[in-house]
Amino acid sequence: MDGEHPEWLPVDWKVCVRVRVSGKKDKYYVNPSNDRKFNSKPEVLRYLQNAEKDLKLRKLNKVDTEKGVAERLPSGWIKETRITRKGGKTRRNLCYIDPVDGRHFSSLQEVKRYLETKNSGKAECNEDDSDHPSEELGDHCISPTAGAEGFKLIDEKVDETPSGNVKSGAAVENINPPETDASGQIRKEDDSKAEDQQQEKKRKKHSKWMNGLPRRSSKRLARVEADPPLEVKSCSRAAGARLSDKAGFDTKEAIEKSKLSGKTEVIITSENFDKQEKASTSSPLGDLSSAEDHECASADLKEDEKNDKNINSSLNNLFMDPCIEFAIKTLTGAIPLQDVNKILDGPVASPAQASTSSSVPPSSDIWADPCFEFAVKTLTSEIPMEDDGSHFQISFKQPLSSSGATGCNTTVK
DNA sequence: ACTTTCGGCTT
DNA sequence: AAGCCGAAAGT
Repeated sequence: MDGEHPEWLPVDWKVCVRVRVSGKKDKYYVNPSNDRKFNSKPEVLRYLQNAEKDLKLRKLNKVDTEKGVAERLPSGWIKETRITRKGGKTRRNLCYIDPVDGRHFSSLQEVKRYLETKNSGKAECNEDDSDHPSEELGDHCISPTAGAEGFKLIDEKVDETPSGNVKSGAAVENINPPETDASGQIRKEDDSKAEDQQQEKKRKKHSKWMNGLPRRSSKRLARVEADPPLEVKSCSRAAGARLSDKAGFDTKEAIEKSKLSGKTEVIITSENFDKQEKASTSSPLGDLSSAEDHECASADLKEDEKNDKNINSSLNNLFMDPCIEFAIKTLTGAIPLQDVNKILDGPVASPAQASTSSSVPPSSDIWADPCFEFAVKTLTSEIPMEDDGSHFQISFKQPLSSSGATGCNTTVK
């Protein structure tokens, strides 16, 4: 409350000076009409500037409240706009009032939540609404009090926004005179609406996602797919290998292993072979990978998994061809010629194999393959070699190990 | 939610 | 030093 009265300040206004503890002086201005204080001249001026236009409406009220129908909300809901002014600045806060219990909500989101909760609590939403998947799922049901029907925020927004008279009056910053207030309100509403819309949209989306079991299910499915695929793949591969390889399956595995593990391969492979013969159709790799493999019921699956883990895709592809597999295996010595002969003879002479391995397809297919037959014949008859086929091993092994097996060897070693 | 106070920047 | 503004604190 202090002396001089600036020219720019209305006569009835008061000028006060506040001295801070620090000694700093702050001059503030008091509006007698509402005892409102302004820390600076600009604030006062702004206020006055607005006040001139706005004064009529404001007059007594610090806070103006404009009530209207919340079109977006179920009928009965009240949309209240509270206009607060500080200094020259005007604030407009939207507020939604529940006609039933008079609860106030600062945003449509809150209202939505409230309605949703209320709705969910009271009664489950009729699935009738489900027709509109994209729409506000819970919203419809939500409005216990008023018709939830009209609760389409988006539509309303669209409608309302255009109606807004966005007059140029807004030029004065936030402070909007009465007229501008309207526009300002509209603006705010629009903004809030826009936000709400976005949020709602987001929510809707989320709700869709969330609500829609399908999404969850899809997620799950996706997960399921993702998880199982591994196993399935392995199994399927194994199956595929069986189907395609049949006779060559053993060789395939042995070969792969041999490539991978190098020296050890041979030993392993031999073991595998024995086992294979014993087990007839069981895969040798299973033994090799036995330590790792316990997942799949069948040894084949185990083998496949191992393959997946250890073998490069390229190698896999290469060995997919049973002919190549068999040939390589035979050449490398993974398969003793005796075994080869057995195998060769097997289909013809020993029906036991076929019988024992019900799951394993008939070896006839393999023999049907000219490649396979050619390879076998070539290896067995045309090329002179000793029973053990040591020559072959030596001659072919080196190149193989050097070239194709390098990566594997390194890994193994 | 609103008001008051304080710190800091600009003039 | 005064003025102004925004943030923080208080009610």
